[in-house]
Amino acid sequence: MRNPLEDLVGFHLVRTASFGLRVVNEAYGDLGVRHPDAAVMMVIEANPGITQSSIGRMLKIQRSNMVPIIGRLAERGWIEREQGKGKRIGISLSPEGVQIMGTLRAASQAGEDAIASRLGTEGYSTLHDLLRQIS
Amino acid sequence: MRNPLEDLVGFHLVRTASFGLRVVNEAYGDLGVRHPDAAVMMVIEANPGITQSSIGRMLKIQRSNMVPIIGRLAERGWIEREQGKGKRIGISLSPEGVQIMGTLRAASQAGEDAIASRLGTEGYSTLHDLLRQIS
DNA sequence: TATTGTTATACTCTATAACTATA
DNA sequence: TATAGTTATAGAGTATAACAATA
Repeated sequence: MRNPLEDLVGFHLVRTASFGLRVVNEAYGDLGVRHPDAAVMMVIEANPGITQSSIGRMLKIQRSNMVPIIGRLAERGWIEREQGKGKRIGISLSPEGVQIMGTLRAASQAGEDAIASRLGTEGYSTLHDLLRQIS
Repeated sequence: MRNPLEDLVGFHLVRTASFGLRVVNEAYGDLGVRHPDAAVMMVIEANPGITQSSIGRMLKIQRSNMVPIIGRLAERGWIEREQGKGKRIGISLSPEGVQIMGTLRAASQAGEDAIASRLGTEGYSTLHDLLRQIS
């Protein structure tokens, strides 16, 4: 009973990515948020006043697919929107959004820890370097 | 304009996995097949007479989600099914299926090459080793 | 009782086309 | 004309529950 895909880096990449996502998404618990929303929150935190199109470009999320994400975050009261030039809307974290970031960061860190605990700090760092050379 | 997710291995894992999948899926061209079907074909090739439940366990595809995949492969005439014990059905490649494997392997190799060309053979091998330690 | 194949269904994420508004 | 936000829609992939058939 042989799995010939074990020889392919691509196979392990998909497996490992999905493993990491599972850890992260479970770490959100009953917060009812998932990784794309959390990723958007982190980008907003680091870039107050950013537009949703810019966030999408950064995370490779289509402009149209940003709409429901931003909608959910606004509905939760985690972000604030301020009209800019043209149709531009500058997005920033609300005070509630700032509050929740600790939890979101902890969840993403749980994913990192799950990987680091299997590789050690050196292997983790090497993996980071290699992956950054690809995409 | 900073992307704080660049610091996370998990982020790069998802990016890189999706990059590899894109290369592979584009390499299928107009064959009208995609990576889960191709992965199933490779497992069948390596394990003639395997059941679809076993394939699912190997690739972490739910039993129920194997049904349409096997259905498509049978419809194309790439696999043959032989009744076994109980509800077991042994699956093997048909002559047409054997023929197509060259194309499928070339596509998956294109994904590997895309990664290897960015890392060199040593980096590629290191990445393989690291990922195998995780999942 | 455990396993296999199956149906139905829902959810998440992604992809495309087309529209409006404004610089 | 280019960009931003939006709507609608389709597709791929995944997840769960329930059922029938057979060892």
